[in-house]
Amino acid sequence: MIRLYSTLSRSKEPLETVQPGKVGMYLCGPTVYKPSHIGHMVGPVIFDAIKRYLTYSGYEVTFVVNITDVDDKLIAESNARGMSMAALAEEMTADYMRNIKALGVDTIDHFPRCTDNIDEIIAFTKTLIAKRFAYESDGDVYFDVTKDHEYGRLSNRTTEETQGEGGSTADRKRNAADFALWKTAKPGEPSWPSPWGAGRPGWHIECSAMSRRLLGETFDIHGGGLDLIFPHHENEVAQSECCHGKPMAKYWLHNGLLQAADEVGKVGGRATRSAAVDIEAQIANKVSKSKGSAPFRELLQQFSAETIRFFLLATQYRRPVEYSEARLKETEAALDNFYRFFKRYERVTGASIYAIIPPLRRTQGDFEPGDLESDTDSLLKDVVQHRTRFLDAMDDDINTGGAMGDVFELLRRLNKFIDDEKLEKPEAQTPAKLASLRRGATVFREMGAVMGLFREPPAEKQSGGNNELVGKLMELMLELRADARKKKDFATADQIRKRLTEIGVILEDRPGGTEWTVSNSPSP
RNA sequence: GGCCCCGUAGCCAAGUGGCUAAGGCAGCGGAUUGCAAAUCCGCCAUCAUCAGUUCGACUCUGAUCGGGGCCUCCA
Repeated sequence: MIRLYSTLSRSKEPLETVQPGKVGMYLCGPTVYKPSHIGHMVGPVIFDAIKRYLTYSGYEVTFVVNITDVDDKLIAESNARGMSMAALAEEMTADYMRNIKALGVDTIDHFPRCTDNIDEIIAFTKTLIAKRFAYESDGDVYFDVTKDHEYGRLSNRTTEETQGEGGSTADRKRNAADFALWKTAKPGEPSWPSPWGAGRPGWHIECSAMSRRLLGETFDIHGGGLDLIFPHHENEVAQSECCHGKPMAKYWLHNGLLQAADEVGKVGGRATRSAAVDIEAQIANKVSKSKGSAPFRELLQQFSAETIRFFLLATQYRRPVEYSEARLKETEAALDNFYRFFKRYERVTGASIYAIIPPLRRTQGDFEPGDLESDTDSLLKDVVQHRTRFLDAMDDDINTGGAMGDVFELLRRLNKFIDDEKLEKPEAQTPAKLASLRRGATVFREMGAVMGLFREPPAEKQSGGNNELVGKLMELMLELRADARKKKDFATADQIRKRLTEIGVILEDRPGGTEWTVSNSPSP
């Protein structure tokens, strides 16, 4: 039984879908006016994992992420760069697509663009006017919040509380809290013809219009960062529910935002409240970059996409994620435990762990009572327990952070099995033991697949000269060292190892010979 | 000022009204190794403070202190 925490009810609710066996999921996507930073990746990674888990659990999921490609910021940025808004949007959309793809986010079915849905938006707006929830004013169209008696229930605030100054268009509004569905075009701005004159959509209406087109009037899951609860999602609810007279989404999921360690404020947010920010560093953009607002593609040069994905999934999604490079380095160290195990698995079985095809559905991965009968070493019993706990955590509001603990525990259990059974020594191997190991590794692959991790082997570590010549030289070094060890000349053997360690090459003596790897950071 | 969230070991981070409070990073012992590395085993938390409810609270309630988000474009 999957339970999800909905912001609307402020509680965890059992997942009961609109249509049996199907889930419609909408995530508010980016406004494509500048390159995405790591903060923009939180939602896509989490909801990608949610879709994977729902699919794994047997649901047919339609996952929609919108692209906001018309907006004040796009207009301002395109003017500043002397390019058309469409060209800017295309460039930044491509950047976004590259970034989420790198992170393994490939479960999104539709990326509707606002500018491709102007007709739908105009039709939606016309309906709201006809139903008297909206009014035209001087070429603008506003939603009248006083007509919606439920306005404010998502963000838990009253209309009075939301009364601001009304902004620069206050004189055209009936109430300060009214928000624009359609904005009349200023000279030179991109615009589309409409019954109210040339203009463009307001920020909120696109999501109501596009989610309806692709997912229907009521769909299952609406997601986004919790900073969107007000006003964006509140206004979506108002538009859609007043238009249709029925709930817009059954579950409103909001992910916590990326926070910069040792800094005030979310990544990429305003930094005006930082207590003691070094002005020069800020000018040099170092502060904001170290906070994570550097373009995501730059971060990818420093850390692998898998490291970043693992890092983002290591915390329960509703909590803020504390970001810093130190955290990512820590994640790297944690991930290395897995990569070392993968090599070990390959040494033992002769086959890559990546060759194991994990079960695509939960029911396929379930153990049969007979599976455990032949279990003479209690390995599979423990494996089943870790799997069950992992799935329990995922069932409980997609608790990837808690589930991660079970992945580590399974890793340790499999290592222990290899130790206990001495499987690194070929003579100790039996078909039954290798089968047990493989079965355990299959569960590991299953967990990875659910979270979208370990889908392909990590790129070989950069050595700065990891080529054929280096390989041959290393072969020579290891041969000399092996000879020395054979003659019990450990001084020479240790000197070779010590010097190699100093230049960042780690040696590991194993039953089958000595292996060498390039370390992350050469010791000084 | 209004609304909301959080405060668990050196750091990060799950979790529960009552068996030994996951896991990771770092650290310290031990097994293993010629010595290492890797791996395994073990150690490392009176769950911010105070009061209350309860047979019993880290878990519920209230207060206090501390941190954060939203209220304006935001993932």
